Amino acid sequence: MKPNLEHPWDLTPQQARALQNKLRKRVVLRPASRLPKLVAGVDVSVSRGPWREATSRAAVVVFDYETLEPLEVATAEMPSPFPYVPGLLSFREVPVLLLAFAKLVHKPDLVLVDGQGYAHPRRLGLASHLGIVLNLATIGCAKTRFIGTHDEPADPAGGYTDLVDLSVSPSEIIGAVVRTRDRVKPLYISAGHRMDTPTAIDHVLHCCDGYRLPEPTRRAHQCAAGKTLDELQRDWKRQSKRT
DNA sequence: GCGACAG
DNA sequence: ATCTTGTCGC
Repeated sequence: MKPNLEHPWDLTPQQARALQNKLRKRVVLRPASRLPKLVAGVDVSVSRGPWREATSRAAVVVFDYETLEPLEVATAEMPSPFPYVPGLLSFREVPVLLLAFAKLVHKPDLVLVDGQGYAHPRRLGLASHLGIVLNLATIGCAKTRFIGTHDEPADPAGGYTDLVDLSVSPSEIIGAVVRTRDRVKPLYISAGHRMDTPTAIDHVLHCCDGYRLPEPTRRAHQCAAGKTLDELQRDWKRQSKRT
């Protein structure tokens, strides 16, 4: 892929928030009418230490949407461009993700992102920001709550409750809390770009294969830690046989 | 002013 | 995110 690398990244937190307020107008909350052919998972890991001395590593893994067979892995590294500031995660993670996407041969129709999408103070979490920059459909798939309140979703896997922002009037449903596995902590799902919450829930559940995290996200995490495409494909064949 | 706070 | 071993429950 060849994403637009022209985007201001060297910003103060105040400037970053202002940019989010501009970009939020571009988010499309309507999903594609047809099912995706290729789904990707992305993940970023950052080495410890002062952020100016840290290195960011990104991994993008592309799968066949139906079979979840892994087809391609792309990784990239760069100096960490931004510290971790709650609400500004995308300025820390999007730059290195763009480097990884630039190496990608396949073009996914859907991207699962580890972080919030619409469920963000300015409605522009990492998943939404990445979707805008790449012009791809994205879903925010976070392991913990950022904003919003909710009831506990019921077992079994597939159950969900609304994630509601009570700080605005009237209050607004900003995403869903989804049980992706029995008796295991739920996931916080929200629309990224070219997406809505119901469709996001369907896609996430489709991609879950017995683990809390959907397969694309799990695998991207492993690849950010060094796992290769060959190893992913061996795993897939092993399990593809058992099922 | 105080508490909360994706990764 | 990262630092880190064993351990409890399905």
